Amino acid sequence: MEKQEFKSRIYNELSALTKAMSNPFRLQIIDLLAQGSRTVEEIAGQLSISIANTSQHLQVLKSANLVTVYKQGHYAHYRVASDEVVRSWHSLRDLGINRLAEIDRTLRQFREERESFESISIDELLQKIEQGNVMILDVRPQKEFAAGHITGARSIPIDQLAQRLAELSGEKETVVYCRGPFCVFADDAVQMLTQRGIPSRRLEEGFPDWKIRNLPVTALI
Amino acid sequence: MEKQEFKSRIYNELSALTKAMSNPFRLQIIDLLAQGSRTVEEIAGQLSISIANTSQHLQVLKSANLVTVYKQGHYAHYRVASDEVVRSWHSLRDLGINRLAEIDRTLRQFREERESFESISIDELLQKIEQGNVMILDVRPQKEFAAGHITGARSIPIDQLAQRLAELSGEKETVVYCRGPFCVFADDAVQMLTQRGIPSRRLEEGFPDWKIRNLPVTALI
DNA sequence: TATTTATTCAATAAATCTATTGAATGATTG
DNA sequence: CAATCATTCAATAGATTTATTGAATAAATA
Repeated sequence: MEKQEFKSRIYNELSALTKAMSNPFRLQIIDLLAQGSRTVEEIAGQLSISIANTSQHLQVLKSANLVTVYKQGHYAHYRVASDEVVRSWHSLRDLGINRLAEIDRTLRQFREERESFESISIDELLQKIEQGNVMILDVRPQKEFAAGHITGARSIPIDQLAQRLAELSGEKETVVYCRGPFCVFADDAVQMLTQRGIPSRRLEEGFPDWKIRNLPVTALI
Repeated sequence: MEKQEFKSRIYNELSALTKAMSNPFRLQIIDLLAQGSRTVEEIAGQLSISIANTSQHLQVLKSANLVTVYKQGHYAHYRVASDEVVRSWHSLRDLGINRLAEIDRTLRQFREERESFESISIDELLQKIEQGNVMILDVRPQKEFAAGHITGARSIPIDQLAQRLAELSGEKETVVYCRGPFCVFADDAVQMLTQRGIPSRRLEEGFPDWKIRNLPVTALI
């Protein structure tokens, strides 16, 4: 094999892989599947796009070996092909968060409107856990909490939070987390808690970040 | 800001960032700039494409904040905007190497043709260095060696290696490295050494991988 | 076996990406 | 100040990507 052909083959393949990721909906799909497997219907609902379109995007991801599928009953369940896919996605995501002014501006604006001014990183949370003075609140849907959550976290899905605020004393500082830095559940929760005088901050990252770092995780059977 | 708009903004930005990387030539440019800054002319020469086309690709990378430029005399010098860019590129690169059968096949075929069957990882090299029985050979051009190399490595640029084989005794095992897993200098060197009965293997990764891990590096003034 | 249901496929037009060409720019040099 | 030189810009045609639509498929259910 000629050197020229070797390089062109390699970089063409890598470009195809990158191209498969380089679409806003497909990035959202990867981010969603980092939580766990999902059916086509669930993904389409989450992204608010048509089933046919979702299916096509999934075919692209599958041809690039970024996701795999297994069928069960009527449904096709998609999942990420490996943790490495999530790692690459997080690497791009963090590059964007740290270096794109427009993303920083959007995040800031969105959170300031919700009075969620300050976030806390996983590393900072780990310190607080060691000190023992923190309450970790998982506001994702019950199913996702059951599939896996930060060990020691308490579950109050965001759509139940308003009615269940009394359960939260506010003795300890509350750290709220959800699916990731672009998941809005935690921001909504912080807004709600702040308005009731319960001091809280959102976790900058999400559950997949915690899990992929092999930090302690609990699943309900 | 509506949630819908928030997500669409964020993922559109991230998709644009990813799209800026998703072209074979632009990936080659990033890989090259991971070595250090280069002029437009040098990049074009390396990729064997026209200056105008190179310039256009560089504009794309620049708009995405992946590279920066500074002018000196007649020349525009481009460099990666931060180490994080290199990290993301490596993450994608390794995802491809580990999960795309076609890349694995191409790498294998190319190296087998050069009798470079086995490579050694940075982690394995570190162990060997500790044991003290390894000779590290840098076969990149002199300039790149001068700009920074693995501390303790010896420099014989690939185009001088044939004449200077006598300098290599073969007492210790030789590990050859160059720019990265797709750099062919090291494979050529291993082929040459193997044919002369000097046992050698190539380093799987390259100098940028070593440097980005903050392992010991030496530069010549 | 016929029907239902989730998903995939195929065709299409609009938008975007790409390499090429040759001219324009603008800083440095003589 | 004119000439030189590296780089960028602009225009363009061909290729690829995208969302939409409606039909096709194939497994499960009645």
